[in-house]
Amino acid sequence: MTPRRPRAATINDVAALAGVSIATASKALNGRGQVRDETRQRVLVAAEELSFQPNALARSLISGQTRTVGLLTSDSVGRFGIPVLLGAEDAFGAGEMSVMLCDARGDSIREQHHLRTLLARRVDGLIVVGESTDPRPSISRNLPLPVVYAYAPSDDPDDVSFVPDDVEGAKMAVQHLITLGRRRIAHVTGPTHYRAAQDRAEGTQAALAEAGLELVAGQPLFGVWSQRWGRQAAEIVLKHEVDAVMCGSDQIAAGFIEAARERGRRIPDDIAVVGYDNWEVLSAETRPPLTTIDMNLERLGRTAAQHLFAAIDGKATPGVHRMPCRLIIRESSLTGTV
Amino acid sequence: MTPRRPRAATINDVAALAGVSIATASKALNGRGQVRDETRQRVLVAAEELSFQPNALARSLISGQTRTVGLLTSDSVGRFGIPVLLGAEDAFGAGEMSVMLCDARGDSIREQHHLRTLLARRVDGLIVVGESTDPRPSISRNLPLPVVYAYAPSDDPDDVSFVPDDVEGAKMAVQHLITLGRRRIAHVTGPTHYRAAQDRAEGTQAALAEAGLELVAGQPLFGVWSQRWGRQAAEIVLKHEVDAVMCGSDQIAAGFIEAARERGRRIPDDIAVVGYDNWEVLSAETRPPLTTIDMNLERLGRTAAQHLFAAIDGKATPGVHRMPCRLIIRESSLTGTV
DNA sequence: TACGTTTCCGAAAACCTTTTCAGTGTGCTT
DNA sequence: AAGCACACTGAAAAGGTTTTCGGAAACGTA
Repeated sequence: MTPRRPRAATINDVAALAGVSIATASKALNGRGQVRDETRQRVLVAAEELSFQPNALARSLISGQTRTVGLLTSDSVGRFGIPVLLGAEDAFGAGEMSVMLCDARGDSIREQHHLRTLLARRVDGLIVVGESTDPRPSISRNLPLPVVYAYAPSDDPDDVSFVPDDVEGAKMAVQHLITLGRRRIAHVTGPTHYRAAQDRAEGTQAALAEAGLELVAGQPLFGVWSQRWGRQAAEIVLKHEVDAVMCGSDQIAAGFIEAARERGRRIPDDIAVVGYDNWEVLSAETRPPLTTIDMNLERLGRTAAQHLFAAIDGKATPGVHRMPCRLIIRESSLTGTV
Repeated sequence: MTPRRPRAATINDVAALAGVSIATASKALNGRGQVRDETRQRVLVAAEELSFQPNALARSLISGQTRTVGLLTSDSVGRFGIPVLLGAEDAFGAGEMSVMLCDARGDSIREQHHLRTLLARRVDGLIVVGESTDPRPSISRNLPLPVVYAYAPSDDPDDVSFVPDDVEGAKMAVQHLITLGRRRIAHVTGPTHYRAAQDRAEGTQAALAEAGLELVAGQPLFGVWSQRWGRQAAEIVLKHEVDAVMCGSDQIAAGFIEAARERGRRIPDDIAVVGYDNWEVLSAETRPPLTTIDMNLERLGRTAAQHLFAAIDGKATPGVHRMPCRLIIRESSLTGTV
C-alpha cells in the first residue's frame, strides 16, 4: 500500500559492492589509515553508486558529539528574537552545526519539556534567546552542557550572556543631537518596567549631563511602545520649547513625527527626531527617513553562537557582555540636507 | 583545565544502581514486559537519582525514526516565512517532533548542503518554506523522504504544496467593498512579476466582473510593494472619480491613506481602503485602522506540518492546496462607525 | 629457504538502547 | 514428591559507524 521507502545505503552495502570489509570502507571514505589507492577508488565509486550518506546518528553515538545545538526561544520568537536567531543560525551553519529550534511560547512548562528533549538528543550546546532585554531565570544550573543567553541575559552572573548596550546606544544618539547644535531635548519612551526603557533613559540623561544640559520636561516621558503613544506624547512635548526629541523606539518616533508635522513643525528644521531599533519598515518609510540606533542584532546572534562554540571547547566567557549599537543617520536629524 | 563535563548517565548506570540487568531497567522505564512492582520502583528511583535521560540517538538508531523534521527556508526567512515557520514549529511541538532549522539564504548551493546534512541526520520529513508565492524548483525528486512545501509551492504538481488562496482573498476584499455600496474601485498593487500581485489582481477583477463593474483606470496599477508607491499611486488614482481602493499590500495601503488624507479626502467617507497581509504594525496603526486580508499564515504552517505527518505515515496528499484567507474588517472601509 | 619489514586489510569492540527468547525460581496441583 | 504453570529476570542481538590491533601477503635481505 504505502510505497516502501528504500532503506538508505549503509557502509555495509558500500563495502560489499566494493568487495572489501567495512573497516576498509570506512578508512577509505574518511581518508584515514593505510588503504591502497586502487582500493580507495573502488570504495569511493561504490559509495557514489549507492549515494551513500554516513548515518550521523551512529557517528554521534560513538563520538559523543552531535554537531547540533539547541536554539531555545523563551518568549514566542518575535521582532527582536528573529534577527538574533538568524545571526546564530548563520554562524552555526558556517561551523557545520545544525540547529534545533524550540519555541517555548513564554510557557515555562513547555520550556522544561523542550529542554529535556534537547538533552535527550544530546545537543552539544544551547542558545537561549529572549524577547526583551530584561533578565530571565537561568536554566544552566547543573546543566551538563554549555549555554549562552542572547538578547535577554540570564539572572545568574556566572552564565554567559550577550545584550545590546542600550545605555551607550542612547548616549550616542543624544550626543549626535548635541553635536548638531540641539540643546532643548526631550525623551519619549516605553514603559518604566522595561529594562530597555530604563537603559535608554539612563543613556539619554548621561549624555545630557555630560554636556551640562537638562531634559526638557524635566524627566523622560514613559508610555508604551506604540505609534499612538508617540502621537500623544507629541502633544505634551510640543507645549515646551523643544528642538530635538530622542525616542525610545522607531514606532514612537514615527508617531511623533506624524503628529508634529500635522501641527506644522518641520522635521528636522524645527525639531530633530531620533528613533531606536532601526526597524526598516518604519525607519525608512517615515518622512523624512528616521535617524535611529541599530542594535546590530544579527551580529549579536552571531557573536553569541561563536562564544557557544568556545564554551563547547571548554573556554567559557562568563558575564553579561554588552554589544555596541550603531547610529544610523538619516534625514530626520540632518538640517539642510536632502 | 577544562572542567570535565560529567558523561550523562546511561541505562547501564541505572541498572547497576537498581541492582538489575539493563533489560529489566529498560522494561521498567518503558512500562513494558513483566516487571515486579517493587523492582520497577527501584529502577524508577535509580533513574531519578541519576537524572537519567535515554539517549535519543541510540533509540533512533534502532527504531529508524528520529522524530525530527527539517525546516528548510529557501530565501532568508522573512516577513512571510516567519509565521509559517512558527505554525509548523507549533504543530510539530505538539506531536513531540523536534525541528531542525536550515536557512539557505536564497543560495542553492547552501540549500544542497543543508539537504545533505538533514539526510545524514535521518530526519523523518521536510518542510520547505518559501518567501513568496511564486513556484520554486522541486527538491523532492528521488528524495527518500516526504517533503511538504509551504507558502512557495513546488513546480512539480506531484509534490505536496500549501499556498494562500490570493485570488479568493482579493475577491473577498472587493466583494466587501461592493457590499458596502462602493462602485468606483481602483486597484494598486506590487510588481507584475510577482505571482501574488497577479493573483490578487485576478481576484479583484473577478469580483468586479461578477458585479458588472469595471476597474477604475481600466486596469490594476502595478508598482512595488512599498509605502512610497502607495503615495505615488494616490496621485494617479485621485485624478479619477473613486470611492474605494483595493491595495495589494498593507504597505501600499498605508502610503495611499497618508497621501489621500493630505489631499483632503476622508477615509473611509470619501474613499474606502482595503489592504492585504494584515501586517499588524501597519494595519493597526494607520489612521483609520486598516481593513485587510489576513492570509492566516500560522495556520498554513500548521496545516503543512500536519500533512507532513500524514505523508510520513504514507498518506501523501499531492497537489497545490490553496488555503482560505480571511477578511479583517476595521475602520478604513466602514463609513459611519467609530 | 628463513627471516624481517612494509603495506594493506579485516575481525571485533565500542557507543546506548530495545526486544526477543531462554532461563530461573516460586507456588500450586495431583 | 513430582510435575506444571506462571511470574519474573537476564543474556544476547540488532542498529551503523569508527577505531584498534592483529594478521596476511608481498617484498627484500641474508
